[in-house]
Amino acid sequence: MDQEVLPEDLENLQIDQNQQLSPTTVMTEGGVALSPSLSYHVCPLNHWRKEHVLAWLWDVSKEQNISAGNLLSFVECSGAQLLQLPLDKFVALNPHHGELFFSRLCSYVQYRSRQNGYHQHHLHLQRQQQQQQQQHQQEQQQQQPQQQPTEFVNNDSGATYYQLQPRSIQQYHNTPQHGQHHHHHHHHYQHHPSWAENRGSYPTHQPYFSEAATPPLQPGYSPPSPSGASCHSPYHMPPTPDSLSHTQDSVYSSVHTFRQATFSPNHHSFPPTLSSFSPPSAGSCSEGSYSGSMEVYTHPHPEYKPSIACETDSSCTHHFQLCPLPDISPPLSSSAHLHTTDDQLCIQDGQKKIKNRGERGPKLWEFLLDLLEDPGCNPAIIRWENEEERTFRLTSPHKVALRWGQRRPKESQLPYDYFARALRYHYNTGMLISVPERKLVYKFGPKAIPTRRGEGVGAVGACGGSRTPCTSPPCNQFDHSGRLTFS
DNA sequence: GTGGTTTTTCCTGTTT
DNA sequence: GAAACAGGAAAAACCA
Repeated sequence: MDQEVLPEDLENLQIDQNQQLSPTTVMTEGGVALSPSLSYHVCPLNHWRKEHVLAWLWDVSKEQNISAGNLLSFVECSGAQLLQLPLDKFVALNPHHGELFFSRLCSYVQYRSRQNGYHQHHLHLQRQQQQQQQQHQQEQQQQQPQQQPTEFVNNDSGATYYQLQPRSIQQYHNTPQHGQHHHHHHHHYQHHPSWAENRGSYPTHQPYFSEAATPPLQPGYSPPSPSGASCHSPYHMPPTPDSLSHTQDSVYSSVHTFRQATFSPNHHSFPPTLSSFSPPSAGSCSEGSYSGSMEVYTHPHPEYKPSIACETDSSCTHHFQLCPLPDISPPLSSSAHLHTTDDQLCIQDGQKKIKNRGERGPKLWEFLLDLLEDPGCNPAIIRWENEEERTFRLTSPHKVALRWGQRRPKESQLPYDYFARALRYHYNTGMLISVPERKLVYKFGPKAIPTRRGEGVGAVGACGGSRTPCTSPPCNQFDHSGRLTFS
């Protein structure tokens, strides 16, 4: 597919801090002002106006090097309308990029959903605490009339941007489709449902999000709290072959399936690594096109430290912040799931000490798998060269090494040389295999993935070791810069 | 304390 | 010449 480049005038659009249309706003042929400054990411999707939709489309277009002219087909769509569109309508509106926009919207809705999921759980915990407090008060005020449980009021400025339908996650697990997976929740990669699997498990045409349940826009509407933000940016997430194989599903149904995968009580969908979170209105920090990305610390592993994803790019401004890890099966890696509550980090006199570590932490090859699972890292710093063959490429080897080095409590950075030596060490262990004559390309050995998945060594064939079923050959690929292209 | 495993550090040499 | 690769050796870290 030919990659069209954004017109220079669009690339140079300036973002207005006041979230107003900048002087460089472009008027489309449809007479709609197109500006990247619109803060669609703080507005419920089904409250998106046409301008929000276009701003989102603009961002996707910019990231994918798609001509801004392709946005015009969506000019008359509001957010609510967009959410109702099935894939074929997207394709009908834009034969060339409809599929991509659909996939991106799915990812974005999932991202927003994930934010909401954490928030919901946070509310649940608060309710529990409140109930415990009330119970305690009742015990103290034995003779006083029993108080009615007060409705929990959400004063959290983190805001629930759109409400889920009242069908709880637990209800999903009570359905026959999901009961069969109950025994596999302890391991991230044992139960990592692909989109295809999800599509088979959920009603595909029942909107998961209800417009009626969406709270009205509040005057004090606040942008997402960085601390509560999901640590995955959907804008780093290339559409998978499965995601692109949607034929009838609307964005609703995709999200419907996604939430189960993400918020299963024991499902760990987050990698242990630091993930880049880029506000949707910006491009990938790794591309140097954006200032203001933030790193969100998603991993409870005590040795992880805030990452510097763009350490070589001085144009990137970083705001490091630790995620308040939700108590709901915190985003653990397959290795980190063994960490118990005893696995606490003690900070004394400014020095970090590990207390009762249950294990050593993720192995190097696990770390690599986690990075490959992380849309914030794949393909920014690492990507699959051939997932079926389990070969991967370090697209930014020094950044990968840096991240690996951040697990150690040392000030000095880990040079790629040392990191590569550690990789080569795993040639002997069978976890990694050398790929001769291909620089920066490595291959997971026969032990790596099945061991991680608990499937037993040797149980993996060309597809068996992959965490995503390879039901079809990849329909997307990446160009030299790691950018997704369609064949 | 010991031994095994894994990672880090440093090094030399080779290949691309 | 630079970067990456390969691998030896030793030390360190961690755990059972």
